[in-house]
Amino acid sequence: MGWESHLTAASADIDLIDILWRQDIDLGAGREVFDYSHRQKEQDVEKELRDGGEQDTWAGEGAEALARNLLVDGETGESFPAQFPADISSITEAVPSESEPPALQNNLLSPLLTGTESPFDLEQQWQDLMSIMEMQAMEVNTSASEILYSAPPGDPLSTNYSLAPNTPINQNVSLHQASLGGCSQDFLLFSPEVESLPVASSSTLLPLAPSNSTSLNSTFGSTNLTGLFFPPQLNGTANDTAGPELPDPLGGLLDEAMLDEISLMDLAIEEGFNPVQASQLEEEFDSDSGLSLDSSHSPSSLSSSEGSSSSSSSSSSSSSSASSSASSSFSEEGAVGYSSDSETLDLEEAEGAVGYQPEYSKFCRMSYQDPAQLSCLPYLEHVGHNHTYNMAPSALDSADLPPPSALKKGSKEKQADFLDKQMSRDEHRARAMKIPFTNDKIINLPVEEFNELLSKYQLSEAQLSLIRDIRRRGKNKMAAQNCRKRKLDTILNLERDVEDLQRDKARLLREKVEFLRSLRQMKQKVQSLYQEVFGRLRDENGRPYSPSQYALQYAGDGSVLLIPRTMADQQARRQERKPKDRRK
DNA sequence: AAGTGGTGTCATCTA
DNA sequence: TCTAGATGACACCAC
Repeated sequence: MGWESHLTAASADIDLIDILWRQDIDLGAGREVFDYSHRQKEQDVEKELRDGGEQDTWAGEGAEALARNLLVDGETGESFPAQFPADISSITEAVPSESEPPALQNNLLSPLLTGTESPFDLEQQWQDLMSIMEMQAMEVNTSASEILYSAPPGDPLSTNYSLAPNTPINQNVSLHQASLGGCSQDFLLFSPEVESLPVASSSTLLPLAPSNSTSLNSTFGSTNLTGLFFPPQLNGTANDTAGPELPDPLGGLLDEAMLDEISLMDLAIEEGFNPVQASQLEEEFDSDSGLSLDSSHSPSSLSSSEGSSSSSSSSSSSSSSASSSASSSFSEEGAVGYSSDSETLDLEEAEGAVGYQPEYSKFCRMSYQDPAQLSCLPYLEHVGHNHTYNMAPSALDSADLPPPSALKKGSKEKQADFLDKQMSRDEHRARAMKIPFTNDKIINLPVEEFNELLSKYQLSEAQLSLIRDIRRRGKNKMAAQNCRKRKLDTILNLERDVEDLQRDKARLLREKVEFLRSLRQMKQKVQSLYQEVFGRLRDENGRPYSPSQYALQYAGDGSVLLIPRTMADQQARRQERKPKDRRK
């Protein structure tokens, strides 16, 4: 690796500062949006305002959870440990992007700021997000945090951003800008175009050689990036410009990933998505192949058993014992169960009045009117409804309304009366019309056999009409039952799909968080390397270079160049225009 | 008494 | 054209 230094003195960074400052304005982000202390104050106020409000749960528990470094589910109010990168600024200013033009990186953030959400909502989400991340930053990067937030808590100017204290130039720097600020120096470090720069000649770029390795650590802390990004010299000279700090030389690589994460977190906040909850859900699903659908969510308790049995052999087997007797008795009558796919169920067979599969419906009898069978299936106790409300008066015979004297008859007569009551109205009609065969045959015989049966008897027109109606109604009754079962099945499957999708979502979110975490670690390493390299540089007089006047630039061939910041500014501006032109 | 879920039936459409 | 199945809508019943 060839190290060269450039001795040309850098002029003021006003242009660069203006560019960067305009970026924030263009993005529509006010300074206060990213003002840490300002946000904290707003949070406190809003917390009070929301007490007792609609978002009571969210606000109260959210604040509490934040104090415990938790994320809060916006919908359910549940809290979960924040796994996101500790510091958004650390993300955005971290590893530089080798492939992404700086301006493009800036633009990547704009969707967040120009979304459909109101500025207040966006800001609120930012506040929540930043609070979490900044609290984690205190844990993860203690040394950096001490420097970044070393100013008194009440000082909004120095505590806002990753700045050295008492640097007025930094007042206008937002956390958001911390990521955007990486533009020019991203380029400085990694842009291959640097080799084509006129100043990058052998006369101006001097080889960089470690001159004083022992003083390295004393000069730059491994995690103290403040001096790197916000050099004291700059702070001293640029006060009057009131512009932003110099761009983050390492920022930008994570911008896109961070955007994704932010949008994810937005999603989490908006939709109340709880990764932990979902992960627990996943664990439940993983540990238990069966559905964990709450039966209360199902249209009926029966449907829940149907749903679980459809995907779990255990539930099916468990239900088979309870329904074995019933199903046997029903199958005796040829009753069949609705089966949409592989979901033929004992329960449904027990329920048995209908057959969804046509081959099973042949020769089947609608036997659920049998009270003895119904007694085996408490959940079918309503199946035997006798809907006689539309019954034509002519079709109703005396069997429909047994006289009170019937109560005094013998037990056999009582049973007969009871069975009469359990008869469907079509059965009553058939009896009234003296139809010579059972309704089961009328309904379930195939057409050919049915016609054959009709031909065997001399039937009146009224009888034939009734038989046709009975057959039509009977078939339609089964069809309606199948249709309803299918409908329930569809609902259950949709619920299952929702659960699956939520589980996938949770898994993807966890993976993303892990990915971002590793990226953050890489970023910190690159930051340390940058500091180390820059701190070793010495001019011909043996003095260190000023970070405000020089920056390291990473060339495409792997070499690292030391160039003046004015060049870096020009390059940054050039890089900034390119993506915009390209977009046109 | 009103609401809800289950059921049967009709009308209609489709294959 | 007939038949059967599917389904929305309605009414009734039990709870």
